[in-house]
Amino acid sequence: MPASQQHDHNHCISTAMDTARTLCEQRGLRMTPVRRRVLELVWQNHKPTGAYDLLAQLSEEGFNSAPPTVYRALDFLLELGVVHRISSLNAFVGCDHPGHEHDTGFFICKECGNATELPANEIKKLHETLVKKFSFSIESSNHELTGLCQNCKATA
Amino acid sequence: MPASQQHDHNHCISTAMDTARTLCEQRGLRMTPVRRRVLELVWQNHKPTGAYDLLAQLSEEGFNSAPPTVYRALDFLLELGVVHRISSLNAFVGCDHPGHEHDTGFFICKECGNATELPANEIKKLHETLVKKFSFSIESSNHELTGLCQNCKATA
DNA sequence: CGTAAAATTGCAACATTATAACCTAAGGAC
DNA sequence: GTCCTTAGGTTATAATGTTGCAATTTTACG
Repeated sequence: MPASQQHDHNHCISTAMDTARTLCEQRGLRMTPVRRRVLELVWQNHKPTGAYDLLAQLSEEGFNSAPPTVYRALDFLLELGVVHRISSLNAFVGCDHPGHEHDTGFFICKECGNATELPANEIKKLHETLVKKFSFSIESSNHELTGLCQNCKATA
Repeated sequence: MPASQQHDHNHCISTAMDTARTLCEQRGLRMTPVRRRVLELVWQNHKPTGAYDLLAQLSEEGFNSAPPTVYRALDFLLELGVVHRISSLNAFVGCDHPGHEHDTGFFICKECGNATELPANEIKKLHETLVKKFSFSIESSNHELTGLCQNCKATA
């Protein structure tokens, strides 16, 4: 069973959309059609998705389909904290617990491609440990772990 | 004082070159002129350097200067473990303590651009913690922390 | 040696990812 | 409505990385 079927994914998308909408209202920002659709696509794909893949999907649906369209929407969503960028993959994934926008961590399964987010408290602990030992002030951090997820490990 | 002057950098380059040469001998690999020069350049720059910057430097020195030249050399050096890639910067830095080729972590100062490597044992501890909590087998990991280094914090 | 196999490099073209610049349109404040 | 700000459309281009194949160099080995 793929990880994408381990939970009610429609629910997880709609939660994400609600969260995003609320954040926009709180901050006086606009959740426009392109932005909304990009966010939905990121969630629907469930796996880290490249900007040009999103672009192709938008394009099929009749949206304007030039790179800046997608990149601007992604920038907005990143800023809002509802999407993360996985730099080792040049890809984007949804995040449903905004509020720690500047720290991200992922397990990336090299078999199925799913990326699951690390809990913020683990990252926080790491920061604390490092700050104690090194005189460096951390503003943001990104952690990308590659390996096999539970499912794929079991299958192999 | 820039971080690059806080230590005897020539010594640090020559150590790195020695290490790389030794590793090649041990594994029956060849440290060819391009590879050697790319490694030297990565160390001389001291900061994370992009592939095309390296390419330009090589080119000035009369080396062949097509992208594959540099990327192939970098791939070799990455594989050897004497260079790391910082994916959030699309850039490469030298590593003088090979042996943990698959785990990397950096403090990247957003002011001076220097990237200092995290101690391997910190990363190892993080792995152990995470593996205990999540059933994910970690094959490699990369950690990129952004902020201000001690010097730049003091200056600001 | 000399020759065959393997590794490395040269080279041209191309693929992928991301941004710049400039203009038009839409939404909100007054 | 008018003005101002924000968002989106469009074209072009920059930045990063790869593929495929031929030519060369190095190594292995009889």
